[in-house]
Amino acid sequence: MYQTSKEQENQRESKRAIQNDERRRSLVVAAYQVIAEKGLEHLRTRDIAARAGVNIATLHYHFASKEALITSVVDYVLQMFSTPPPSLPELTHATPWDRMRSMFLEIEYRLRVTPELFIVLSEFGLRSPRSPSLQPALRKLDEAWSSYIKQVVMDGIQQGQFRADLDTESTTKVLVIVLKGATYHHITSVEAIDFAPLLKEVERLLFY
Amino acid sequence: MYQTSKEQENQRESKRAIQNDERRRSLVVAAYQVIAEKGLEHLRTRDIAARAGVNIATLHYHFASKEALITSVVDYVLQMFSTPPPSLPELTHATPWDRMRSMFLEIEYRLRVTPELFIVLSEFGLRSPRSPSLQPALRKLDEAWSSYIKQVVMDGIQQGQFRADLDTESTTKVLVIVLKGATYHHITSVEAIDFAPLLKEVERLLFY
Amino acid sequence: MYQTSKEQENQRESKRAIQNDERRRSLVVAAYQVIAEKGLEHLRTRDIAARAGVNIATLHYHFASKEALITSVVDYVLQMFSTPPPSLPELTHATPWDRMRSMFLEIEYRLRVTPELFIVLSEFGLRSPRSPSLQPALRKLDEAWSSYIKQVVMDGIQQGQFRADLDTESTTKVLVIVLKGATYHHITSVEAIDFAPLLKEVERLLFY
Amino acid sequence: MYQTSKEQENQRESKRAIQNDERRRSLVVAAYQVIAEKGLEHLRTRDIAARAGVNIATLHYHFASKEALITSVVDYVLQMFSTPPPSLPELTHATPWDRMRSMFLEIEYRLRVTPELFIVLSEFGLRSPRSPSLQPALRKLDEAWSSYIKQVVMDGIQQGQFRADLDTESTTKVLVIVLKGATYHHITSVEAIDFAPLLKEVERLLFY
DNA sequence: TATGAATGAGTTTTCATTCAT
DNA sequence: GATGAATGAAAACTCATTCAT
Repeated sequence: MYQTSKEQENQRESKRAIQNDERRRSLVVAAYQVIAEKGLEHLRTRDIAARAGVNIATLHYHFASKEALITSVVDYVLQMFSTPPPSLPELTHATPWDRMRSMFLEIEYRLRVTPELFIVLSEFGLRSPRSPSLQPALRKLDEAWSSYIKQVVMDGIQQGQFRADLDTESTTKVLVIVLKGATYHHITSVEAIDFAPLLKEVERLLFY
Repeated sequence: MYQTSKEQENQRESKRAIQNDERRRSLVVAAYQVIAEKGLEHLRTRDIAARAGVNIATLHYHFASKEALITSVVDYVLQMFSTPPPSLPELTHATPWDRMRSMFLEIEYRLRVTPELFIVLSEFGLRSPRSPSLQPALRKLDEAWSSYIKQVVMDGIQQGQFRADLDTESTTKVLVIVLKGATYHHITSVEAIDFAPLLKEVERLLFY
Repeated sequence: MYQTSKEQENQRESKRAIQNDERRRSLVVAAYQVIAEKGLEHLRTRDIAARAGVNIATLHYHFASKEALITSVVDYVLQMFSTPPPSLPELTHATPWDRMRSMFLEIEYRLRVTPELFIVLSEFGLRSPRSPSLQPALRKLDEAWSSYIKQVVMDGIQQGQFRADLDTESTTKVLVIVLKGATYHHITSVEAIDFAPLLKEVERLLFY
Repeated sequence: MYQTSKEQENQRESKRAIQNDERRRSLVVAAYQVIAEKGLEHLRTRDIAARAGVNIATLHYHFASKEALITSVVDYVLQMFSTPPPSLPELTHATPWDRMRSMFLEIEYRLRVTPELFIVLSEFGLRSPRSPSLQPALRKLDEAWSSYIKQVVMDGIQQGQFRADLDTESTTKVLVIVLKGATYHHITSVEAIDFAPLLKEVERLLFY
């Protein structure tokens, strides 16, 4: 029933560690929001700290530098992208086309619900050719999406749902490009993109 | 043979005006290059002036503020995009498909030769939702491309070269998205995009 | 005997608040001195910071802008003017003439001991017609002096010490003008003003 | 009838000299106006040149430096003060009191018509203790006024118009102070001074 | 004489980072 | 862990002055 003092200490420490993580997290989220609203161009540590409700010195207690914080924001964004949105069911048993369709609809859904995510990702994407640390991280994300799409395409061909003469590689690339284009267009234009006609053309691409 | 003093003065003034324009342009180009290399995030007036080979005060003699200079860079970029590249012949008498193909190839050519142009445009594109002055300018560029593509699509349908059941609007949108995606992908990835498979899919889209 | 951690914290905070005020004040005093020595014309934040023994950035930590600091100098000067000098006793029970005389002597004393105060006030006075925020502040000071003088004049008439046919308003105005003239003359001439003959004429004005 | 070429040249040169003087004058007046409107604190060569309708380089062609131009403004102001205003007749044959009265009224008139003159003079006055070149110039002006007033006072006493027991020196000083006070008060307050009650008190000072 | 262009030296202000508590 | 205060380095911008024409 009773805890030894060491156990108490451990508990206290782990509680601390959790609070520490929460604070770090809140700073990362604050930075993420500021980037989304003002761009990397106007990202200021003071703004981040203010939004997180802490002192600038506290920010620097948790992150060695602004750049280190940005790196954590990159991680945060990548993690967001690998987390499936709660609104969509897992579709492992669905047909390839259903899975493809779902992927597009998921992106449409996310673009509508969390456009900042794509804005921040684009900021990083544009920065990546100049940033040695950013490039591999974003490349990995790209490859994850590519390989998922490629798998679906291959499944579709194998299962006879898609055209037999599809070139897996080039089809995958086209689809990746369409997704990126739709995303970039969405966040840089005023009007939202309608994914329905887009999906229709993708359908034509894959079936006929 | 002889010039009156007034004529001489006019000549001197016009010479000055030309040199003035040259200097302004050299500053705009310098700014353009710095943006392409380091991003808007790291754009510094000092770097611009140094690259143009002038004093910072000279920069401010020609441009009231950094922001005013950036505005001129936007104009410069838009102008670049509306100027056809010297490498490609005018194709007014070509078939719709030839024109469409040429457009894609032209963009591929430009991406290879002047990737900075697309990088800088993307920087502005990402900035545009936050910049009231940038938005309409970029929107105009978008519409120019859209309407060109739409025209080609319509011509192709009318002349019986493209599928009769094509929906002009959605086809145009898809093509715009593909172009944007290809561009964005090209400048954010290390490896260049191969436009050949892309064109093949576009061909399929338009013909079958 | 022992303090709770909260009490300690409060103590620490109030100590900090005091030090903060001291720093702010030292900057205000430094600015005040630079204005007195070089004029608003040559007031430089660098000089102020150097004189206060801090970094320029520290100046901007405490004051949002140079103008904000100047505003605090105005407050400082006005406060100086409303604080009676330690050299003179309160004279509430003295006769009106004694009070009037004391006021003149007090000003003479201050002109001799702290001429900068009048120099800085004159700088602000000259600036006030161009400064919407300065005007009401200085006007208030003016009115404070005017009403004090007026009160003494009225008391003197009522108590039968001064001439019965004195016009309160115009007498007050003349006295204000004499004070201002003496002050302005004092700080812009090399030689000090002798207040004795001035007082004699004031005496004549009030008595005969 | 005909001029020799040398005469023509002389004429041309003298015409040039006149135009030269006019330009210098217009620059001085422009500077004078800017000082009156914005204060020495905000005097900028560009503003002066713009107001005079010339290029900055032209300003520096005519004046070696900003300081040299300011010196000329000082001369201009002093000259203005020694020029009697056209509205008032010479009063050499008037009684001392008439002359004294006229002097006050003249200043009142000028304060109303050309307040800038007094504003600029005050700017210089405040600057003079810090400026070795300004001090003697303004001191001379001061002495001119003093000696004029003293003369009138002496005449008044001698001619039996003023009180016989007046102390020439101290009376003069008081009058100078009253004049300066009235002037300074006038230009730093919003409301104009009424000279009538002032004159009444001066009258009392001199007569009874 | 006059001017457009250019500039060195400064001006205020900003910013990420550090320090003492 | 957290914070108020402080700061070095740099940022954009200004200004009197000069230069070439």
